[in-house]
Amino acid sequence: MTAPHSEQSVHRSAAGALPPRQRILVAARELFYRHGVQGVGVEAIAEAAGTNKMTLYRHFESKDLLVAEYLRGLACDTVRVWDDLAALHPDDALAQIRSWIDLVGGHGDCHDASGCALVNAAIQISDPEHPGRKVVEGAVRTHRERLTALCCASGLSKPEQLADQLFLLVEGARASYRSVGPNGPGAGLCTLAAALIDSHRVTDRAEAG
Amino acid sequence: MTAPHSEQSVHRSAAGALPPRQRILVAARELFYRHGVQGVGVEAIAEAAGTNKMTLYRHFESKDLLVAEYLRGLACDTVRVWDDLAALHPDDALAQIRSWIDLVGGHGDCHDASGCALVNAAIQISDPEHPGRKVVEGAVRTHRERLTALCCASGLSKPEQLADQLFLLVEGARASYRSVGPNGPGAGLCTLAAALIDSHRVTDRAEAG
DNA sequence: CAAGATTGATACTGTTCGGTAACATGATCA
DNA sequence: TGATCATGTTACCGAACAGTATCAATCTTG
Repeated sequence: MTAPHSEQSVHRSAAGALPPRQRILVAARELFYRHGVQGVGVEAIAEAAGTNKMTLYRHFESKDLLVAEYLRGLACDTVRVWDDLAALHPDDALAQIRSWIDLVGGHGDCHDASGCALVNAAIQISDPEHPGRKVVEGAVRTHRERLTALCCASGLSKPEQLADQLFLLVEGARASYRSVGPNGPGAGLCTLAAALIDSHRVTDRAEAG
Repeated sequence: MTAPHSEQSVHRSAAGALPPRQRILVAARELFYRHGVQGVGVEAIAEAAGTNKMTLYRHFESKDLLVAEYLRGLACDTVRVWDDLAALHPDDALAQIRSWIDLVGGHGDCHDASGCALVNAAIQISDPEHPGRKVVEGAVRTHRERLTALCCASGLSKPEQLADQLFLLVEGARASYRSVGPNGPGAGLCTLAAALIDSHRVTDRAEAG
């Protein structure tokens, strides 16, 4: 296979004095996202973190558990995004939803979109016993529940259905980004989602649900 | 990492006398899909195909090119699915769309869904120069064009928008299947898509496009 | 039957992988 | 100061990886 990766920028960024465990997680986040959890080795992560494999294994007892920790970080970020949006638009569920769509649809390479990386990672983990699997499952469940709650609070019709439609739309856009670039079908996510939301306005003539 | 795979059933299935190249492609399809293109080695594929690595390399000059050929096969299947649906529902674009949705939404593990495997594989290929990348891009483009053409022919409102919405919905459902199982947000894909199609009926009051 | 091509089997190369042992260094803190 | 602990460094292990060489067995085809 071909997997060109050559980076080592984490160890002297920002305040520079981050403890090795944190630097490892930062490097892992970057490399796991770019090359996939299977496509990058622990040695490359340690090097990118400005440390070495031995120190890495002093903080994480295996690569699988490092992956799980990486996913936990992504999941944590996902809920923080929702919290930030809630703080930004208090008592306005619809605005929170719209801001979320704008957020994940805005940047073409979904770099900060932790949800994207979560699902990507899950796809690459074939072993159902992998410790990262339940992390992803929990994160997706939480994410879905929160989105559903917002849809319910927004006063739109068929809120549960709308929530799942939005979920799939966003997840499909992310997959589209990764596989065919920002000009694929996911390019107009914001518009597509807006139209979908609009179709869930009070007029609930659709009986398909 | 943990990647348990142990299968070798291809070499004596069906007529049993398939030439090794075909058996290799069949085995590759199975294993690449289940464990990812990065998660399975050529030796495992050869063994599952009832042959050995040497014969594999006599037919495919590298693993990357085998992956590309695997993806080409998936792309070929994708267009054949559309052709079959066109033959099944001639001159009825809407029926073709609905049948397609039912097809990809029907089986919980999207096993026959080659589109799913295509995008999955693309996610795992970080190298933009990988020969499989352009195969995926071409397949997705063709797929999207065909879906758009059908939406246009179906007489629904905002057909291009509907096509991309359906595309994202399906792709998101596939990602959901893989990451959190058949009970995730993609469970109700058929219902969700039907509601979406319904919202694109003649009443084009949505101005968000 | 004989010549040629295709296949199978085994062994091998060199590299990378996940993971560990051993020792040296640097800080901290009593 | 001296003991302790986290970290860095190097080297190593066994396994798996992509890819190749060699030779025997088979199968086609004249």
